[in-house]
Amino acid sequence: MADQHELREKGLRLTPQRELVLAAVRELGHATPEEVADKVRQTHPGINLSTVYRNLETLENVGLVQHTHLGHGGATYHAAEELTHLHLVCSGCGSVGDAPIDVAGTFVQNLSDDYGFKTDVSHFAIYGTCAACTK
Amino acid sequence: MADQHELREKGLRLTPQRELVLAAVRELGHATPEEVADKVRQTHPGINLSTVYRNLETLENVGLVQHTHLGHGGATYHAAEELTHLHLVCSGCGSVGDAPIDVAGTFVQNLSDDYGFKTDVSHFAIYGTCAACTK
DNA sequence: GTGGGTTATGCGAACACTTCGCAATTAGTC
DNA sequence: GACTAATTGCGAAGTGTTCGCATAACCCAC
Repeated sequence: MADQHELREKGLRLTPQRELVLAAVRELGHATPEEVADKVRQTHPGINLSTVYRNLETLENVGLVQHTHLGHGGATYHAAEELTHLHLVCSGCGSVGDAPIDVAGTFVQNLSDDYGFKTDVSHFAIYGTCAACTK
Repeated sequence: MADQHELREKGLRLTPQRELVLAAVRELGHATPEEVADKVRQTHPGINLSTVYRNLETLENVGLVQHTHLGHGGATYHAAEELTHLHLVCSGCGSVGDAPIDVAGTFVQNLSDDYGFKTDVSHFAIYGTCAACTK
C-alpha cells in the first residue's frame, strides 16, 4: 500500500532508498542507523551509510520516525506510530524492556502542572535495574 | 576538608590530577569531560584529556561521581552527593532544568510494582518542552 | 514522452568524542 | 631513600556522525 503517497504527501521525493529506510525502521522496531543500513542492504546492497543518516533525519523532520536515546551514545530509531511505549534499560544486563506510556501518567502530569514542562516520555530511556538483575 | 582521606579510603592513589578532577566535578555541578578538563587546567594546565576520562571512570567506579545522559551524545558528570534532582531537557531551547526527584515518585513506584524495575531516575534526562518554549 | 530544474545519492574526507598502548613519571610502602 | 605498582602524558586508533561535491534520479511542465 502506497508508501508513495505517504512520502509524497510530506513533500518528499520518493526514492527507493528512502522507502527502504522507512520500511526497515518499521520492520525493526528499534534500530540504530547501522542496523537500518544492514537491513536495507538486504534488498539494496549499495546503499551508503550517509544516505541512511540523511533519510532518518529527513523522515524525522516530517514526523514519520523518531529517535530515542537508549544509552551509551547511539540513537535508535522508531516508526512514529509505534511510539506508544517507553523503554526500560537495565544497567545490569543491558536489556531493553517496554512499558506502556500510561505508567508515567501522573509523572508527566506533575511536570506539566508544577513546571509547565511538556514531557516526551519516550525520547529518553528509563534507566535502572530489571527484575531479573535485581535478584 | 580531606579529599585525601576520601580518595585513599576508596583504595585510590592520591594524585593532584585526581583531586582536581573530583573538585572540578563538584564545583561545576554538571559538566562534560571537556568542561572538567578546562576547569582543571585553570590550576593544572598540563592535564591530559585522557587522564580526565580515566579519572572520571575511576571515580565513578568507587561511587564518588556519576554520569547522566543529557542528550545529543556526550555524558555529563555529577558529584554523587548532588544526585537529588532530575534533569528536564528542553527540545526547543536546549535548556536543562532541574526538578526534585519526588515528582517521579509514583512513576518509580509503578515501575517497581508492575515490572519489578528499579528506576534510577536521574541517569537519563527527561525530554520535552519547557514552559517558555511551549508558548 | 521528453526536458530541465532540483533534490537525493554515493563517496571520501572531516569531525567530535572516547579509548587504548606504551614509555616515563609519581605515589605509597618498607 | 629505594622499590613496586599505579597513574600520567602523549599520540594513535576507534567509533559514530556529518559534510562537500560531483553524479544520478525524481518529478513537474510541456
